[in-house]
Amino acid sequence: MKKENPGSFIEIEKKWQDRWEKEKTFAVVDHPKEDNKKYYCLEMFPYPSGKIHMGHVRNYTIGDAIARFERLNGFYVLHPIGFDSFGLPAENAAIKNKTNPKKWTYSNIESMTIQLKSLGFSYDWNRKIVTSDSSYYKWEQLFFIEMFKKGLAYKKLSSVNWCESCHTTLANEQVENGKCWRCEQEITIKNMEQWFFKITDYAEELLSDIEKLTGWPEKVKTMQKNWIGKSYGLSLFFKIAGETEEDSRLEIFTTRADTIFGATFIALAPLHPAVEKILKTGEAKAKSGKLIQKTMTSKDITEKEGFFTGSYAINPFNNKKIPIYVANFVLMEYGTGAIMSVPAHDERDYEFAKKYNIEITEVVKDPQNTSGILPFTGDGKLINSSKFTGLTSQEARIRIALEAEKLGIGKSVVNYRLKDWGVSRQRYWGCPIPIVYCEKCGAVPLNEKDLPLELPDDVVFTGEGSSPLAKLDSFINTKCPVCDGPAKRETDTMDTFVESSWYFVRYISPSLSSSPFNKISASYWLPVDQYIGGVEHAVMHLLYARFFIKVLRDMGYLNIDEPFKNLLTQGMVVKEGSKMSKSKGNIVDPDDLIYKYGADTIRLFTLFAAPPEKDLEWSDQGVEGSYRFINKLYRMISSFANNTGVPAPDNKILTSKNLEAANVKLKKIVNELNKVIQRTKSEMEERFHFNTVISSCMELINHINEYEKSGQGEEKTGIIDKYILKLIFNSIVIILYPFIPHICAECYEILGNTAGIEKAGWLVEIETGYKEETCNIAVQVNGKLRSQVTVNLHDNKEAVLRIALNDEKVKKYIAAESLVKNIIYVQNKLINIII
RNA sequence: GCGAAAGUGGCGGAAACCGGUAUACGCGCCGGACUUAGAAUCCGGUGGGCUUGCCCUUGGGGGUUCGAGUCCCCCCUUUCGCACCA
Repeated sequence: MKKENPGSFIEIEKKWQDRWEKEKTFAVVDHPKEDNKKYYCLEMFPYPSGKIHMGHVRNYTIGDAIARFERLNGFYVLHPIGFDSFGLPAENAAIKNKTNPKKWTYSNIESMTIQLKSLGFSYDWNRKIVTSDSSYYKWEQLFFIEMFKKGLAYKKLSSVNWCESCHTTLANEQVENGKCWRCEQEITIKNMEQWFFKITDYAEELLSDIEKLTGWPEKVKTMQKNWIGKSYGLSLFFKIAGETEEDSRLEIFTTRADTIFGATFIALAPLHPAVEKILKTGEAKAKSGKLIQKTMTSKDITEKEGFFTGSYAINPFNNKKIPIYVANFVLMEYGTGAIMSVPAHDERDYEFAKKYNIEITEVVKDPQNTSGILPFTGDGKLINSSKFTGLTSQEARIRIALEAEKLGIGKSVVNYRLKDWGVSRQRYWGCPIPIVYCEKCGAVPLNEKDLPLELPDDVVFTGEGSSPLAKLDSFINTKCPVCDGPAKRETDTMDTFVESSWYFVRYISPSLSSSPFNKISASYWLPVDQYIGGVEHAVMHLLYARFFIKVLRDMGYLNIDEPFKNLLTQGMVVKEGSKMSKSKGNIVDPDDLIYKYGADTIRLFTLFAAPPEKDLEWSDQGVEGSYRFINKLYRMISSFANNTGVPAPDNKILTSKNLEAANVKLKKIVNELNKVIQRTKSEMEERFHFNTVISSCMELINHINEYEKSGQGEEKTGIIDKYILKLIFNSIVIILYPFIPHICAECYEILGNTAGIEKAGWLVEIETGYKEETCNIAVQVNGKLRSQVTVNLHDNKEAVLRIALNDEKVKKYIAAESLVKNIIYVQNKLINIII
């Protein structure tokens, strides 16, 4: 399979890569003149796992195509790259191979940098950032301290998600279907002291600002809306029978206040703090212990389960005594961890009530449907509801809430599903949290002058017990920044999603040492104009980054509300229908392909085989096809350039007089080219369907080939024809440059251009003065396509009918003109003859 | 279960705008040229079916229309997201 000539393009690609690097073609300055139209093109930076994979190649090829295209269009383009280099794999590799995470990470960065460079991406490499450098995380520590001072970073004891295989806690966003997002280990619950970011303070803004994200896919916006999960409801207090103290009341949350008269039991989450107090029997206590155990060890509820506590609550609206149950389907982390259960009008309550033989009272009737099948969960008219009987559900919710507020037994509330972001990780390879614990002063932040708090190097990795930092006395023991007394450092490190929440701001001032970034430069470059990455970050990274930018804004660093104006989520790269993975053995290594075909071929195939938002089916033969095309392009242009002495394209030669004498076939191709130029602009700026642009260029090349093969390409051709052909080649090369930059730069040079293609500018259409006189129209008889005829563009209905009736194929179906009953004629398209 | 998106040749995938010639481009396949031979390259063909000039074809079935990928009704499948969020 290996090409005997290892990539005939390798030298060409190297030549251009070296030139771009030497001339700093893609470098931009931090703060350019204001009159430059800016464009910030950003791709999600990689974790330095060792080698880049096809997913990266796809992501970065898309970004590079956009960046290069926008440069051609005169934009001043910031296109940076870096490494999200804190994280678990480094530490796990260290444990396994007995090396140091730092060494592992930085050698990976080195090899991945070489790989990325060999693909010819137009990054401003001067801006490379590495998040595990203390020059980067120093600022993150500063932000943490400022957030701490504002109460946006706080520590509390709570039950948190624990991944036993990663040996650390996880944020809610990082738990998928009860499993760890990284390793798919089942999550258990632990009670631990943890640091949190108060993202809930921003819940409302994060939700309402989604409206501003007009350049985001609907899908991602919906996922974020659902994640934030705003709901309006009523918080209501139920007294416990026999208890008189105010604080022994149970607070429940419901969105269905209209069903209050149908509440036949109260259900508490197994971990609800009141459970212990109200358990009446030994049997109940035993059951409770078991259920808590189950809840702690798995988030996956397969069957509804619960038990009666022995206690009763009083429905404040009808003073009815109803039993209090503990039920596994009630979640402690949502609402108040306690609900009023209305089995007649809620599926979950119904299922539970049936299982435990609890009373079911119907209080809402469906006016459309009298079948009376329960549970009925829609809105309807109230029955059996005292003075609220007869109201619609909607009215009743308002009236009942007002009544509850009047009686002081409840209030209207807005509830969010979003919880505060747990950022503590019990691992070593992350950004140290800049807090010390002093016996006298409590939790105290470090002084800014003591930053960065460096991650120590002299650690031992055993993979056993707690984090290596927690065992390192030289790190732990320190002095209190306030009283200078003995103090101990926080040993948790930060979630690595904190680094990725603001890296794109640091790219703006990557080496500034006096502050995290220059504010004036940031206000010039931000927001990011186009962000490209995988959809798997729809709620994690993309929500955290939105939050972090709002926090930085409120702390006075930034003046934007949203970081990413436009978002493109690319699909996966799959092979034989499934995701590439080691276990499936269907991995394609970019290095092998670069060796065999060159970077341009991989780039071309990646963009050509599918539009970016869809999954891309990898095909080795498809890659061969792309390679063939690039060869063909190169061959045609080289041989054309070799036997012509035509000057480089210059519009002055294209006078209308000169054009008049030119070959018609060529003029047709130019007309076609004009259409492609037009279409390309909208495809590149709106839909990013690069595949269609590429196929248009293939068609153009095919047509040029036909033209040359038809014998008109050689000696007979006049100089003006050669000139036009040169112009067409030149244009095609510019259109394709964002996708396959090396070969296009080379061809552009071969065509006699002295300035680099990067500075070529976008194309203008060339008026040929040639218009088609005739067109093909379809002839239908009784709605069925029977033939095609050629007519003049301005022919009227009668003329077209005459031509059509004269057509041999049509004659077979229409014996005589007198049979024609009706004619439907669509100008320049179709004639339908009804007989 | 709920929500969203999507179903087009042997395959990856276009376009079809207000209903008006479906299947561009690439892959694969078939045939040919070059070659001692192969690879590469080039040229030609290629939606399916059969009775070879006719029928069928945009997931399936109905409907509206001179005409349906497109509009209406019903159904199926796949992918993704959320899954006890009260």
